[in-house]
Amino acid sequence: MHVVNADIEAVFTKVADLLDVAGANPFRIRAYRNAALTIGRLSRDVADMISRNEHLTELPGIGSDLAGKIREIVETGRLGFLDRLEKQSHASFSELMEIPGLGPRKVKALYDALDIRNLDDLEKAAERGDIEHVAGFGRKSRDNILKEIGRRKERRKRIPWPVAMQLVRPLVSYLEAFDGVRRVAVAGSFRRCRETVGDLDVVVNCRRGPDTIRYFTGYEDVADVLSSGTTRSSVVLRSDIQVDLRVVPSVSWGAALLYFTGSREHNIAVRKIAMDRGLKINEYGVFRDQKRIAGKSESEVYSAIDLPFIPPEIRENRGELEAAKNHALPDLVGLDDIRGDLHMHTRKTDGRNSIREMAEAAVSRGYEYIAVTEHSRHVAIAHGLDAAALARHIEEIDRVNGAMQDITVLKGVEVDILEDGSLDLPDEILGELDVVICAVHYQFGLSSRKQTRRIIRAMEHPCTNILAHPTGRLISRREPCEVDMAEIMKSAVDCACILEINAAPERLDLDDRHCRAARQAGVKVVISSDAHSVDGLDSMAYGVNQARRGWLEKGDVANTLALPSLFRLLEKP
DNA sequence: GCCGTTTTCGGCCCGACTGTTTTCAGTCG
Repeated sequence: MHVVNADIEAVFTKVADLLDVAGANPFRIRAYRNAALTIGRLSRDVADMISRNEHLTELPGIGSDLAGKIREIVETGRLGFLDRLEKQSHASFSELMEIPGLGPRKVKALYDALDIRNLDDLEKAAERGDIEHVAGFGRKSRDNILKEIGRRKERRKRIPWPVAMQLVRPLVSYLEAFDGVRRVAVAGSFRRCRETVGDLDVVVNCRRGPDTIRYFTGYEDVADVLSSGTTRSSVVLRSDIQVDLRVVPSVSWGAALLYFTGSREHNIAVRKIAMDRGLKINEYGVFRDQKRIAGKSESEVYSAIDLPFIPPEIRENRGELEAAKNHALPDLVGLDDIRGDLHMHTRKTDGRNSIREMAEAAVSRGYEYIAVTEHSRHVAIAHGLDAAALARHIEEIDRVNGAMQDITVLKGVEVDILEDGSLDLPDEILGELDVVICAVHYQFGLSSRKQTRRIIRAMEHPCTNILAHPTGRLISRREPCEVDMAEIMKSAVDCACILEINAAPERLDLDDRHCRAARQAGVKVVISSDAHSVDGLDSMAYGVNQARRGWLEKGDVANTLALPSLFRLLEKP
């Protein structure tokens, strides 16, 4: 069984939730939540670290006890401590606490009063009208609960791309290790780098197809084999994700890869172009009558209908075929183009590492500059800085700059946008900074009119350079707030404000469509990790994925610039 | 349960908002 980081994260979250409902020591609970976060955001594979005898206790928030528990999860796939906790209540409180408005106390109240142990129990009780009679609940709580349960049912279960990546890595190396396997590729929405992935489509080219299929269904992570023939097989992994495997011959490799990468809309449009030319395209190749004329590579297939290779990220039939025909495909930005990271936190507020450690980690990633951008005081939970504390922090950055040759640390802040659109720090201190990022962290529910006006007012502030995570959404947790994005983009152009693609895996905000709209509106974009630790810097890759899906080129992205050009861009007109 | 030290245990994340109340507990970021 291959345990991935997301598994460990899920176990620790469940433990924390159960302890929380049981009213355990809040700091103990926090220790589990911190550990879940640390592991979940780690760019390295923990199981891998263990097999290399690396010390887990060197990870922040992991002591000897949790290190032991992690080892147990990796070795057995379970945690005895969690099993015992679950046995005591026979309940899965974690899914209940995912409902907005339900925290540990309310879940406990529902459990005590109505014996509610899971979402099913909750839905039935809400429909019966029992909920509103429990102390602390009312009509509004019941309505919210029912609405949220309804929303959840409609949403098909998809996993975030970074979690899919954790499953893909070991699966691909498992397949590649089999004798006779020549090539393995994961196609589908994973290859198109969509922010969430529904299932995995794996294409394999090999000798001994039937043996390879048997080998595939014998993968240690397979929970259920749905079908298994000589050229294709479908399984469900322990993590509840379906994997479809296809064995294809070398002459069809490109055609199969194209077909299984999709999107469906892109494929339909491609086949239509072929039909107009008297050709037929399917997963086996490009055919004129019965004769295969192409199919070995994707480029060969596109070339057969006189098109250049189209990058997977933009295969959505949103104009890419027309662009290809007119030789106007974008030259998409890549991770190698990124020269710095303009949004991160340190120990000073809610980050894990020092300025120096972040700077050194950035050097090892080949960056020329970073900006340290702590929260302002309104974000109390993160120890947001007031003007005096920020002034001291600026001095600290100066000291680090004095001591390091290979990188420049810009002085920045992530200042809160207050409800009226004013900023959470005085102008004097903002004026001393290289980068001012403004961001909404509360009052997400304002009307579109008010929210839009609030954000635009902040962008118009003479010190503001960047608007962080513009819609405030958290993928599958919080809907984007209501704003008029077209207005915001227009205003961004007018006041030379840069819009952020926040690359944190739970945000990815702006999304792909907004990126595209930004490019069309002439808005500059910055891709930022919003790292809270040195490992968090690696989220940059997810932001680059998103930018590529949004057709962005190097020239659209501010942090592909060398430092002198970046400084010019940050100067307000 | 972690961390950092004072090496053995005390400190660790706080203020605003919501829905329920009728003065506040619980949730959220």
